[in-house]
Order: sequence, then structure tokens, then C-alpha cells
Amino acid sequence: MRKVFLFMDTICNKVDGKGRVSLPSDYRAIVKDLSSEIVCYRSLSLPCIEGCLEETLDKLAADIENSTDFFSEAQDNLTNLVFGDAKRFPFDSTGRIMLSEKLLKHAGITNEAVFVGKGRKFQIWNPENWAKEEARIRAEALKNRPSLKPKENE
Amino acid sequence: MRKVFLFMDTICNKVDGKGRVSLPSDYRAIVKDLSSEIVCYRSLSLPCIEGCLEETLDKLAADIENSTDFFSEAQDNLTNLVFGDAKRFPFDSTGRIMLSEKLLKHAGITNEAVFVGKGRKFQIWNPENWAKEEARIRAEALKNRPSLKPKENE
DNA sequence: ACAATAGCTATGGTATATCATGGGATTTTA
DNA sequence: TAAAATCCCATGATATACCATAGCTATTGT
Repeated sequence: MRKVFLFMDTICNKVDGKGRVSLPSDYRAIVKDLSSEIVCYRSLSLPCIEGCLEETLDKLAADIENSTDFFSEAQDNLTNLVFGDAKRFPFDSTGRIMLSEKLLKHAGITNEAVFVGKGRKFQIWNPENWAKEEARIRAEALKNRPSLKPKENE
Repeated sequence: MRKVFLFMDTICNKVDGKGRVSLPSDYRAIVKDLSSEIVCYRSLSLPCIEGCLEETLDKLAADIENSTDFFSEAQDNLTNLVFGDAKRFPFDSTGRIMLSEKLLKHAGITNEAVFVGKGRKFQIWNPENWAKEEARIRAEALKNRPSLKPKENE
């Protein structure tokens, strides 16, 4: 049986002078049975950081391994990019991680970081950029709404 | 094996100054075998809060995972909207949850909250808004009634 | 059939634990 | 040995857990 774990909610935390950020406690709770670290990498398409459990990347690797179709080759390349970029970030007893310059710069994060749950993954944004992105997504979703609610009448 | 559970009935409870509300005991009974928390998020289309079991959202996460690839943009937008907004709300031994400002504001809830069962999900409304919405739905249903019943059972 | 009672629910109030955050001390690395 | 990273403790704010009460429902007994 698979344990249910989902990264959820949107939380804004401070980044202090040393580059430290508190990982939201809900996020830690998900991880803490397995380990005390998460994996982060630069998003391929957006100016934000992506994070997940090492387990999730492991599953991605396994999927690529077992897939033989043509499209997997393209995905294989993307996967390489992710694995080349990804790094473990352990958090201390107070629940903080220290993000690297590279990641912070990619996301344009300085004083504050917004954690956005995405289910199996999460993202870390600069607050202003996230506000814009959220508005964009909501507008987009409103246009295509019917496709968003396949389970409504289950 | 799948356990039968349905959120049903319509119940109005008080919301105190801190934003605490008693989750209807019937709802709690459904959850308590699995955990002691529910998940709530803003409805995408209506001025109300939606609630369900984490399990239900987990199924959605799994569906998204299986129907789109890891790097899909569609997946990005959808997961951001749903999981970025959702949050776990644990209830204590007296059965209360504490709703966030964001949710209460979206639904226009101040003193009282109406819980409306919807099967696998439920909604939480401002009483006046719910009265209007219910009237609207009833009228709508009446218009379409003939198509709701199979002819042979007339 | 009616009254007493026991159990549960909703709700108000309060104490406790937890979280995010700041700062200092210690260790590591370049 | 200077700079950076890690660890540890302190603190204020906030959420959580717990206790108490009042009202309702169903049950029991006479």
C-alpha cells in the first residue's frame, strides 16, 4: 500500500542574510519518515526552483529506463538536464535549508521565497513573479475549465 | 476493497472569532477511519470552499501523473492551481477545524458556515449565498427534468 | 406515555506546543 | 586564517490540544 503524500498550499517564508529558508512544516512532515532532505533543481521552463523527494526522481529514472518508445528519447534529454542540475538539500533541526546561489538567481529570489505545492512536487518562487504566474494560470484555467473537472460527477 | 463513504446532508454551524468551525459529525465519521483531517480549497468556479479527503486529491495526482509526462506544461498549470490552493485541515478531539482567512474571504463567510454534502466532496458556503445557489440549482434541475429520467420507468 | 438519564454535539475559553525567525557559537573548507 | 557553512539556543507569534458547559436526542425505566 502506498502512503499518501502531497505537497500542498502556498507559503511565503523569509530568506535571511545567510540564504537560509524554513521549509514549510507540512513539507517536512512528508519527508521526515524517509529522510531529512529534499531535492531541488532549476525549472526547465519557468523562472522558479522545483523540489521533490529523491524517490520521485528515482521513479522518473525508472520510467525512462523501462520506456522504449520514440518520445522517451526527448524526455531522456530533459531528464539528463534535471539530474545534472538537481542537488540534495538537507534541513537542520529547525527545518531550514540553504539554497544555492545558482538556484536563487534563477528564480530571482532575494528576501522572500514562496513555496507552492504541486502534489508530488513543489515550486519555489520570487513573490512578485509568483503573483503574476498565478494570475496567468487562473486566467488560462478559466478558459479551459471543463477539462479541469473530469471527476466532478463520479 | 473500497469502503463506501458519501458526504451528505446540509448543516449550518457557527464560526467563532478565531475562524473555528465544527465539522459535522457525520463528516468526521467518514474520515476518522483513515485520518483526522480533511483537505479544503477555493472552488474554481463558485464563491465557496470545497472539501474532500486527501485520498481523493491523491487519486487526482496519480491520474495526472499517468496521463501526462513529467515535464508537461498542462500538468504544471493544473497542479499549481489545485495543489497550490489546497491545504490540510486537521480537526481536534472536539471536531473543529480552523479555516484560513483566504478561504473564508473567498466564500464570504463570517459568523456561520453551511456544509453541503456532494458525495465524494462537500462544499462550505455563506448561508445567504447558499440559499441563492440552491434556488438556482433547483430551478435549473426543473427545466432539465425530463431528460433526467429514463422513459421506460415513467 | 411520560419523565429521568445518559451520551453526544456544538461551542466558548484557556493552556500548551509548534513554527518561523534572529543571533551567536562552533566547525569546516578554501 | 578568513570566509562560509552548520549547529544550537532564544523568542514572539500562532496554531493546536485540552477542559468545561449547554443543549439536543435517544434510551431506559416505571
